[in-house]
Amino acid sequence: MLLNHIRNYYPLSEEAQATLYDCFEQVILNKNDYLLHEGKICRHLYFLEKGALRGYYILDGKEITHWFGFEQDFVTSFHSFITQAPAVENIQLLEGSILWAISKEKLSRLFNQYHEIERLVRIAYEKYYIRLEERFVNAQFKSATERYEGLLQTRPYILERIPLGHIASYLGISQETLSRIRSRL
Amino acid sequence: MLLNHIRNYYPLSEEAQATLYDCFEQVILNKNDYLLHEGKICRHLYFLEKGALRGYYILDGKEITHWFGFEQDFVTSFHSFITQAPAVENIQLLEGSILWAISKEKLSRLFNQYHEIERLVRIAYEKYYIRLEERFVNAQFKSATERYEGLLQTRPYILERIPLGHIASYLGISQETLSRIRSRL
DNA sequence: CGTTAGTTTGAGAGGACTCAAAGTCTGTGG
DNA sequence: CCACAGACTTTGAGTCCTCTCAAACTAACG
Repeated sequence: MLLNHIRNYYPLSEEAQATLYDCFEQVILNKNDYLLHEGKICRHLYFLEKGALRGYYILDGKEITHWFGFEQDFVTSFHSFITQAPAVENIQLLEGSILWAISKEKLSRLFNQYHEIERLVRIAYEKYYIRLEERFVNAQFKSATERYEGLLQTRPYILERIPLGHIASYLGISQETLSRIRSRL
Repeated sequence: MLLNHIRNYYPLSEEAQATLYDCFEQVILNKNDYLLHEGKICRHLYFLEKGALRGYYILDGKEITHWFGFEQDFVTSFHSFITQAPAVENIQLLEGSILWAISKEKLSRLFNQYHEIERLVRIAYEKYYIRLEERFVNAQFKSATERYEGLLQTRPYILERIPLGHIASYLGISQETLSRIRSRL
């Protein structure tokens, strides 16, 4: 599952794959559990095998969902994981999920041991960077309706799995507006 | 200059530094020249030693500036450079500038030769990723006035060097609105 | 079957947009 | 050294999108 997915980024040697695999630990969590609370330092990177979760933070007393994670995603609080500063966001399970966790220390050790693993991660970063760039452009330069239509096209399954309120804040729209957009289409 | 800046990310061995340095070529361009035209494939990564430039694309017949580059920035059309697909953006000089260019092929060769250089780039990606994430949050969840105030605080020098119209579209605001925001403050 | 989470509908307010026009600045040529 | 063209910025008027607050539905679950 994990190793399979990793091949999409960069093919590793058998040895590196085996060592990498050994560094991950399975984590099973229930709906509404938390992977991370704001204020805590995020020390792990997770691979989401099955399930769904979201990252959100509190702004003016309201929960703002700013990303979702689904099957085959790598998830973490990037800012906190990279800088080892306290997280500003919470990561909450939206469904019962199976995850695989690796600590930052173990990952660093893998980088030292295997150039190819660092390459894999470098390439993964490139892809994640491009994704984020697209989302940024959407946020800044498209209307609420366009953003919703974009989501419909690229990840329609989100709409079936996630409550409207979360989707609205993910798109940067109020729940009421999103409801009206939907009724218009 | 370049080598000096690179130390902020990750310290390289003397040998790696020398080899890296040899791979860069100086490029000097004038105001209003283009580093990249949309539709072309971006084959180089640039380090901006002195000057200023912007990335913009055309939307509904209007120029949308979506980033600026200044001294000490690495610049390229990331999407095009990473995927080697035609660029959707133009990169235009806003001032006469001194740049250092490295081709994608040379960079790949450096990655193979020196694990430490790939590490450097991996770390650079992390920093750029975090920066972009912040900008995304600003775009999605802050008002025009808040975005302008944020820019005032973090990079006030932009305001002196860049025409208002470019700044407005960078912030995702119309020029007229930005002008009104300024007069209110 | 009642309670709670989630969604829709309504009304009014406000921010930001567009189009249009008037200023302001700056550099170049006479 | 001045005048003017072109680039840039501000101001005005009217419109529309999205927001907020409130209330009514609807669905799901124990």
